[in-house]
Amino acid sequence: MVVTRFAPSPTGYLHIGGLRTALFSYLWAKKNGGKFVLRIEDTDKARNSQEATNAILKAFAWLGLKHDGEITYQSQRDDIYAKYIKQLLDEGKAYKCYTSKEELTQLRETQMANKERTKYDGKYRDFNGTTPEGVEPVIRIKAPLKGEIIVKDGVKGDIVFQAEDILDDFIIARADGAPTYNFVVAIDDALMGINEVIRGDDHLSNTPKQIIVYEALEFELPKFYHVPMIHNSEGKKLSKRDGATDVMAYKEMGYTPASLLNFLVRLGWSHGDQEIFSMDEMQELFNPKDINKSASIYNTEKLNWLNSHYIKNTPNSKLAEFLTQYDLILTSHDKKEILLDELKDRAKTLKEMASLVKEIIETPTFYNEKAVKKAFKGNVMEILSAFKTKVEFANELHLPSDYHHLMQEVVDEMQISFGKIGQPLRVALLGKMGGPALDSIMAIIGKDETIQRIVNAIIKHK
RNA sequence: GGCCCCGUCGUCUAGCGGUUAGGAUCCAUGGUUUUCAUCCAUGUUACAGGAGUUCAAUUCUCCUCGGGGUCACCA
Repeated sequence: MVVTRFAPSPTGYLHIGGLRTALFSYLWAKKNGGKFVLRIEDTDKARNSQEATNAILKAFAWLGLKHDGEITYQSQRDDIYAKYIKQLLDEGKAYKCYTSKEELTQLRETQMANKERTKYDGKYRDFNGTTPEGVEPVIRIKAPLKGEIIVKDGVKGDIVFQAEDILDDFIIARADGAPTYNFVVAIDDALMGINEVIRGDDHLSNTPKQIIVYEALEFELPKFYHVPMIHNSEGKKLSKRDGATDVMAYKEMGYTPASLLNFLVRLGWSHGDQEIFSMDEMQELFNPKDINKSASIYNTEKLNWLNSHYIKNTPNSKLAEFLTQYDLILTSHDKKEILLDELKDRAKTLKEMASLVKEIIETPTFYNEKAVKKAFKGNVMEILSAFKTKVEFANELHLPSDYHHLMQEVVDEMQISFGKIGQPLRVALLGKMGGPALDSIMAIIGKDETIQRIVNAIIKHK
């Protein structure tokens, strides 16, 4: 069974890059009928892991991603790590090192001055003498001094590292006994049965170290997939400066979960020429072997296009539900179908849609100057009055076509073009140019409001 | 700087020795629409550079250049 994981360190919130690796891991597990588990890497106890975990869960919930089983917290597994540290010590695969931080820093500086590789000198690797007083030792693992470490990566292929280039006896437990990252990751992944590790490219250089731990503990290696980074428009690693990196900010900006997911799955992964993927299709078609080798640049144009695509294809009832996050309650509006139908083709985001809704249902308090200048000239007041009168005396006015007929009558009777009544009427109703069809707008706001807005406009611009 | 990864339109990408180098987005133009948007059609734009290998390289190899990642008692 395929078991994948998402293992964030609790730095606050879930961002777009993390979400994408989570999505990839999730999809691959689902595709194989496997499990997708969540592990919080909170060995740094200064941070509040629960808060960060909640933030991640909240984002997952919004997007419809679910992890399997219980959440694993590294902070609660100290005894497990201690056990393996002891084991390695007993087996002579790890040892206590009494070199202090200060000495280490000095060593590094000397090496840098001599333009050598900076690495631990292995002083205590096979040490028999008396150990210094007053120094709490760290635990180092015995790494191979030479030879090759090969990372068999499912995305990049085999990557060969020379042990002497990259490895020294790295620390697996700090002076206070707390285990370090590369050690606990390997143990947790192994113990949790994770056999397919999908993670960011930036972990590639950690992998040889983790392989050393796997081998020392005689654990079976998982399959690794290192996913290239997402860069900002400058080609640099995505950071907080690049706009809203908190996934939940995308909700506020008016993106639908389907849009964001679809956008992210196509960043670094593809399936031929297909652009639109439902969650079902993603689960069906996703395969990490089709992940791109190169980094991709994050760009909102495509996200916007996807978002407008999904808005167009979302049922009105669902749209109304989405819009409640902008304090728009449309459930009782009798013309909400017409309203939503008119707007779903012209909104790029839900937020934009919400403001378009308000522009229609709220009486305009402001008239765009240019629009007024353009539309209110000649005998327009006469035309508007004629139309207003027709509306007043009409009996049944419900559908857009009812209003359309009245407009048609005015056009016929006054021998004018449609534009002659359309433009001023539009400005009277909305206070500006552009927007949905006039007959629809009037149907939506109703007879009384239609009359009122025309009257308002006439009074103000007579 | 050492080590590692990467390099096809501006962007996301297809391509897996022989293609008019395809799609999407963006942009532009035209059409539809009483307006705007949608929609439809058309168009501009790419194999980083240089050596090889080969009858033939975007595709394989090497070098250069460019970009990125990583080098902690952080994760």
